[in-house]
Amino acid sequence: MREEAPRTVTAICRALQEQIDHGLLPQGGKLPAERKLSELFETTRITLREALGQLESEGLIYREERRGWFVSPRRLDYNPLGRSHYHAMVREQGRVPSTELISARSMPAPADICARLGLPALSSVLQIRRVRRIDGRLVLYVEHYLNPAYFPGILDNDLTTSLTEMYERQYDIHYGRVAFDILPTALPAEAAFNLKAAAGSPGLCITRVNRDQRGRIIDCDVEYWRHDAVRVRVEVPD
Amino acid sequence: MREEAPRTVTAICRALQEQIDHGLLPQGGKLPAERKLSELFETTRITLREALGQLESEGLIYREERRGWFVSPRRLDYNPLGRSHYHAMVREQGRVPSTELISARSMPAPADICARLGLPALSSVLQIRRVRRIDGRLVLYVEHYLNPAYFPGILDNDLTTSLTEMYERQYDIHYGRVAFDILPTALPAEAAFNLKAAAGSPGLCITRVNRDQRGRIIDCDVEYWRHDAVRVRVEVPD
DNA sequence: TAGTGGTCTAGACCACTGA
DNA sequence: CAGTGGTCTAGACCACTAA
Repeated sequence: MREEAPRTVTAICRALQEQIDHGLLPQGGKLPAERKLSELFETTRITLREALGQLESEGLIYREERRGWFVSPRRLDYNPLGRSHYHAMVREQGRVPSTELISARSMPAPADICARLGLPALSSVLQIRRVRRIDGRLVLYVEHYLNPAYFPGILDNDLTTSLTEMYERQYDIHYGRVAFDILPTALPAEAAFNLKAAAGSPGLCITRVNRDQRGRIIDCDVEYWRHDAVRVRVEVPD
Repeated sequence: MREEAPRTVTAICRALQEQIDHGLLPQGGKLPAERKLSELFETTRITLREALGQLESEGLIYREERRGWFVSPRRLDYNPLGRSHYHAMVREQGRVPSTELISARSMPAPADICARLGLPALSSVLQIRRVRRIDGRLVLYVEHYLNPAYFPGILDNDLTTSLTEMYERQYDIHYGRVAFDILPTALPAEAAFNLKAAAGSPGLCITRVNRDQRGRIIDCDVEYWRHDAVRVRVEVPD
């Protein structure tokens, strides 16, 4: 398709990719400064950034806003139909999870959330916003919307722990049937900001609607993942 | 996060987005030439292309290699667990599907395909490569890998039609359980080339492993979608 | 405070598309 | 063959991060 020449985007990509593949740049490691790299490859920063952008969209590297470029760690396998919660899932894959709370409150339900939860117009919902990390890296920004009828007083809990477990222990509510959407798109401003990602970084939006053991819609999660951090694997249980 | 100023990437994005939202640029329509747009916004092509890149990663516009930028039509809803085949699915959503054959042959199975089909090393598989369109737009490049034991002589058929229907009519094989992976990544060279996309354009790779009514793994599809062309919607049937 | 990433300017040449 | 997109050069200034 295109012949190789030095000092081109393609050549820079190949060189960096080779370094990464051979582990010379460790997972999670920071790349040298853009100016250093552009000197190294005898090119301009514009051209270099073009190459970095390609590698980013391939999911080999990622950037943190104003902090630089890093080698992407391996992806997390995620089955949205699975019963296990975030911390358990991440630990099962030999990684270290963590969660931070951004906000939690009762609010008027946005129209799309109303529809997904099957609530009448102008209903109130509980909104919980959090970010999650894997091995310290910010990978996921989530907005949870709960039907308040089923979870009185839930906002008084420690909301950095698993909601799933809280549902079971305090409300005797278990996850049943799940439906979800997956939308490849750029991270919207809120998500990008909380993930310390550049505005418009590639992301994956996963919207889950969860029912309980009795088939009632109990909550809806709107998840924004960094696109290089996850691989969705769906196996329908027998 | 950032204040507005004219002639900036953000301002250009907003202006174009507004035009698109209000339907002044019709779905599938071509944007003016980059030089024209950069004059219009009183900026450089570099800056303009930065803005176009943002809109591309949001899925609002897309480009065809060396042909220009176009407004993205609405996404196709795709349930990989669904039973209906491509043409039926697209028509159900009021769109016009088409399929083109790229190649069809027997070949030694690549290692990953071997593993997914549960075949011993160095097995042969049937490979069928196709592209698919919606309303004339190239959106999907697929590689099908069939277990040759179940489909003798299938390569002699018209391979621009539905494999699913062929399986049923000629081999009495129906789809049963399905498993699939979803990987957000750039389109690899082969996929990009066949979709007339720029190398490294954002894409969505969906790998499906299909079983028949008796639970045997019959084939595996490796699909590369243009990332703005699809929304995955999964509902587990009761 | 030094260095870095984010952004922008003002051009240029080439290869390919489409008329 | 004209116009377009793809690519590259050689700078510049600013806001922010990290020491």
